[in-house]
Amino acid sequence: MREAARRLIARHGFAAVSMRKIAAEVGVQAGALYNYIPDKQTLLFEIMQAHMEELLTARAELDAPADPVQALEQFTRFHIRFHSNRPDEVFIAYMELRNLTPENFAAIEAMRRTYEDQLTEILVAGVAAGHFRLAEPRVTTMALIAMLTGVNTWFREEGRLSLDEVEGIYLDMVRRTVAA
Amino acid sequence: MREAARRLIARHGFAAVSMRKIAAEVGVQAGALYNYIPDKQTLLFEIMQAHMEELLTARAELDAPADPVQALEQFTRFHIRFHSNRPDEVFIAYMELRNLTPENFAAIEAMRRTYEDQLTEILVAGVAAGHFRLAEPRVTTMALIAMLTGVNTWFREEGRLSLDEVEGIYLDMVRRTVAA
DNA sequence: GTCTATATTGAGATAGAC
DNA sequence: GTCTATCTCAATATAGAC
Repeated sequence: MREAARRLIARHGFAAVSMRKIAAEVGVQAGALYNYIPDKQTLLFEIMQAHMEELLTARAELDAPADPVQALEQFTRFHIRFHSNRPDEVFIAYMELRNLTPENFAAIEAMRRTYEDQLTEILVAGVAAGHFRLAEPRVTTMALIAMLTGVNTWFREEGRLSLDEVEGIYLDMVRRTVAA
Repeated sequence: MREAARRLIARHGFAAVSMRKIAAEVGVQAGALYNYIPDKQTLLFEIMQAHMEELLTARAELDAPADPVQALEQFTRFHIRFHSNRPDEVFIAYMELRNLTPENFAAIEAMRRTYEDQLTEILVAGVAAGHFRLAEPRVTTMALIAMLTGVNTWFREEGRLSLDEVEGIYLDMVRRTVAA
């Protein structure tokens, strides 16, 4: 059910997807969905929450990098790979924030902030160690994440470039952006 | 009316905004809106179309830059300034593409592609002149535009940094990304 | 050109049979 | 645990009075 909802919401938007359509996709009647969720809002929140938790968990499972330079490479490759593998979830996580209740919004935002802070810490450590040069770690964090997430807007599995090649190209741009 | 629709759609999403709410914002009844547009879809399309036309017109009115290096600076500053001045329109133009009919979608996409091509041309010319070094002009175009548009997700007029300062920081990152 | 009124459709959610 | 049936509300769009 959550899988069906994810696909439909990513394609049409949360407000445009009715419980009836989700039920039809699953192969049941609308009433049956309410055995699993109390309301539509909860469904959206759970999709976003699961996505953000997967993101933070997957990051936590990576090997500890030797230095900030390796940490930056690891972050870059991880971000591109994780997000390009989940276009629907990423789309929803960015587009449907406004459809969350204030409490649910705050919870998702806190997780996103936690993730962003990991890149900021890498940048600050790299500057301290003399590997990187940048004036505003927070601005650079937002700029790099926007750049990397942007891969999702154009990358296609069947395209000319493989994801490995794309990772390499973006890694080069990231390194230049912060190089000492 | 279009102004009211823009504000509401940016905040709640196209599907979540009813003609009644737009009418209430304007101060009339819902039926009266249909003297100005044939249907809701046309309203969305006209908002997006007007935005893209303004974008292309504003670009066309800029002075011709002396070389690719200046062209890149001009593009960067223009992009940040134009988009940060119109957060609602930018949000709608990126988020509501899926709510356009196929014909309307194609029209908006063509205009967006025209704009992107302008940056690609600057990059290619800069490479040819030996100012820039980059492997994939099209990938770099998408990466830079994503990075620059990302300013809208965090920049606030009341914040610590002025828009001028932000422009300078992003210009530095853009230059590094393509530097020979 | 805007109003009221309405036709028609579909939304979220619930009740109760099975 | 899923169904049918339904409550209540609100949606887009139109008709016709003024």
